[in-house]
Amino acid sequence: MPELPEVEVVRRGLVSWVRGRTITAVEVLDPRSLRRHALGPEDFKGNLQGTTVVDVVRRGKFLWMPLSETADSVGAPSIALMAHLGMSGQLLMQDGDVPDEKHLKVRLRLSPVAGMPEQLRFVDQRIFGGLFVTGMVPTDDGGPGGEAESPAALIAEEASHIARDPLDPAFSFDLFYSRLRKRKTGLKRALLDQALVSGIGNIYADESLWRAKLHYARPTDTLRRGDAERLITSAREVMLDALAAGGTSFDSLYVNINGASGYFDRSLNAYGREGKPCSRCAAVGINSTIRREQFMNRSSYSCPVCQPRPRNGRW
DNA sequence: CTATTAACCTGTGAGC
DNA sequence: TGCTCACAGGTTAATA
Repeated sequence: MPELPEVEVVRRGLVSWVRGRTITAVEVLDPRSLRRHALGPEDFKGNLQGTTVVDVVRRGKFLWMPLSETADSVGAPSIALMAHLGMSGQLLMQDGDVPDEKHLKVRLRLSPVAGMPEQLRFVDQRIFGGLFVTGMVPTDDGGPGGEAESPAALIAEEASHIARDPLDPAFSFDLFYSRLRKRKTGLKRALLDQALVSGIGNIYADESLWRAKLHYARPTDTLRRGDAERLITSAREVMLDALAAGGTSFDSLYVNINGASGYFDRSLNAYGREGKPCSRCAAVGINSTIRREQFMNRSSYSCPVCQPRPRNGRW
């Protein structure tokens, strides 16, 4: 499932192939992938055709390409092509003679460059992801952050409602902690709320909580500052580790732009490990197995020994 | 205002 | 073999 590290893998892969190239043609094979483009496929095509990709930028799980109306990129982009991978979305660079993927939804043809694939394809099985055009708006705190910050101080409007992610150099722990303490909810719910901290999905939420030795139902208004610091540090570490491994994937649904899978799933400590020993407990001679529980209509994995539930409501 | 839930989707695999 | 059903889960609109 694409969370921050997987989207960042895609961003890094994409940027050298598309930056500076002009979108010469747009083909929409399934309009459901444009659900979030309110004005429909024809408007979508009209917006993109003839524009030039200036950069590839990310915040949390949102990825966008600021577009210039002119090939020489004069002036700040006013629109961007937004991509969200949802559950199963893929952005693939493909040569024109590669047969269409079974779930190919949108094809962009790019101005020819020697040695580079002609097409950028959006492939999506479950159609939770999608493409759409959005405006670029000023931010009050210096742009989307990350290493692909261009142009500074502008952010895609459709990504402006989510908080900065823990890998963003401008991520503010103090802001996160003060907002967390005001919530009246469980810790995992808060971690998955993109408006509080972005980029974290079900897999990295469980992994972060495991690393920080925290229970998913811990009330957010009881969390001590040190606990919250440990949690954010854990999230940062697990996502950086995943990034270094090329991302997490359990099947062919999540792939990089070349169609290859990452291998971080071998490094998971909690997620998907029901019935298997907790590695941290095992290291100190304790016999404990990872449990799976239904929580928020999805599976939550944790260690009952090192991430204990409260016994009498006291944490 | 905040918190929670339903709905959107399709392929896969378990169980009968 | 073929059917049904649970499951995977990010985001947002709707509801409490």
